[in-house]
Amino acid sequence: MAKKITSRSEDYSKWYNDIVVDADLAQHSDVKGCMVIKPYGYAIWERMKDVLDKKFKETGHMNAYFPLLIPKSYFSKEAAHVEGFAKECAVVTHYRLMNDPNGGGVIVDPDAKLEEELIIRPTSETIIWNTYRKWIQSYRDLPLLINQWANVVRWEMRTRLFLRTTEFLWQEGHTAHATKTEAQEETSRMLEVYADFAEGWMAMPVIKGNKTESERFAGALDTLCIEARMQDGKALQAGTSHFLGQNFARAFDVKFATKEGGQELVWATSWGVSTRLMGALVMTHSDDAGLVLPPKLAPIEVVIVPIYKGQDQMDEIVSKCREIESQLRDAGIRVKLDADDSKRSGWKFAEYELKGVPLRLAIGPRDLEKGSCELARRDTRTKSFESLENIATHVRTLLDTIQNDLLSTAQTRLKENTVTVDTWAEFKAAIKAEKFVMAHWDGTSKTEDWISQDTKASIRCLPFDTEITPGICVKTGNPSPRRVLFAKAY
RNA sequence: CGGGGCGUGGCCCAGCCCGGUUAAGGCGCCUGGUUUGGGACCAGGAGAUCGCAGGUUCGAAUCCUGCCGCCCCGACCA
Repeated sequence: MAKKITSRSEDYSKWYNDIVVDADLAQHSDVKGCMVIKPYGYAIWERMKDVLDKKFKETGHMNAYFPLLIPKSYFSKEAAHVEGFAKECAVVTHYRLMNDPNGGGVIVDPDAKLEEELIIRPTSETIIWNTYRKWIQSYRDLPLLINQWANVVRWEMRTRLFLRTTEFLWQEGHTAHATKTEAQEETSRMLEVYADFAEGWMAMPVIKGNKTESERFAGALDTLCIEARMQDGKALQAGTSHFLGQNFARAFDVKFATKEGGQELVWATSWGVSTRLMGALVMTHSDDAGLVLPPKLAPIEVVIVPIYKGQDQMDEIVSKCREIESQLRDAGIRVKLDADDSKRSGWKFAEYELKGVPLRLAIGPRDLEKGSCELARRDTRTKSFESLENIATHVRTLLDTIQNDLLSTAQTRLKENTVTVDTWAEFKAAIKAEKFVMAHWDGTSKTEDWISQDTKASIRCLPFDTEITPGICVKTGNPSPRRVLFAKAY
């Protein structure tokens, strides 16, 4: 029977869950707030990782790995940082279990209490900076450009598959520099890497900008972000890059000898993206028939489905399909031939649509006769017939077209749903209509809070790529140096 | 932490109010056959300590008490 996905208009949130589960990306685990990323979902994450990892290497970074467990005392060293994370840390207090003497199974051994409790990392700044102190002696050791792929745990009250889970996978870059300027440049450089990735691979347009003070990372002097707009109109922070100043260097006493022989504190950055990008990907392109994946990240770019009656025809058509499969594979296309005889073609069509495979190539007896095939695009759900001559070239071109079309569709949607307003009434109406809203703001946290309590919308960022002209605050009427981006957010 | 929902073969779930054969159905799985251009059909088959622990009763999936777990909606956050 058909797997029926809830439509977006009926219940957006259910639609999202249906896609994640039915497209085989992930499922809830038995542990509250934690998910199992299934092979198909993980394959997409691996694509993301591969591309990003390459970009990190190209910008001079190397990977390393730091411990999952962090001594509790490290957290107290940077005041703002503790403040930000204390509320959501899982704590390890014991190191041994024992059989319950009363027969109740296994219990924590009360004699195995840790002298110093350990925190499961919610992020690794503290342990990394504690390590960097030992690594950095001289200006010759700088810049230190390290990235780590890891899991982290943040004890959130409410979770959603990929968007916010108790444990998630991510990458965290941590760099140390001799000068403020260099560190700031690094912060911007990595934000550009993220923006490139979002647009170039995920086909997801993003707005780059600075966070306001209240939305800043705990311990940062400046947080840059990319914000994307989901189909329900909510903003999703897809990546962040932080300029940490000398806060962590000071907290962990990381100094270097300058050329002139002095001792100075190093300048720091950190930046990260997480499996949350999976959620962003789903909510950017997918439709009521299921997942839609951009070719560049799709584990399978093309699925070949043979159509036949009887064993003889099957043999003939499947062997033709194998030929095409190897042609496509030789052209560097990720292709899967599904010759499973126990599933009918109609079942396969539906299945691969649900799973977001960008292109389906079907060959039946009529095609074989004509030397053609049927190509069906997942994004537009349109079909065309192509000659089997130069099929790899056709397919390559079509995949590129799909990739570009997904981006431009998303760009158009973003543009059409971003509005500029000048009055409070317009502002409220626009937010209610789930728009991205460019409006003047007087720059105070007080007004920011006030607006967000009133409308549920927050300042997503102070966008870079926009004209900076003064005006008056949409809420208070006080002078405003520039417009900022408001939206409801995930 | 508040409000709601749910827990029954691998999955979706009926049954519970009003206790009483062998716990129903669909999907999936296995065997055989017919099929195959948009989620096929027929026949046969396997698979369940009804979330856990007590209690009431001749008898509990069903009633009572306690516990556990998950999901959804809100307050906090990537």
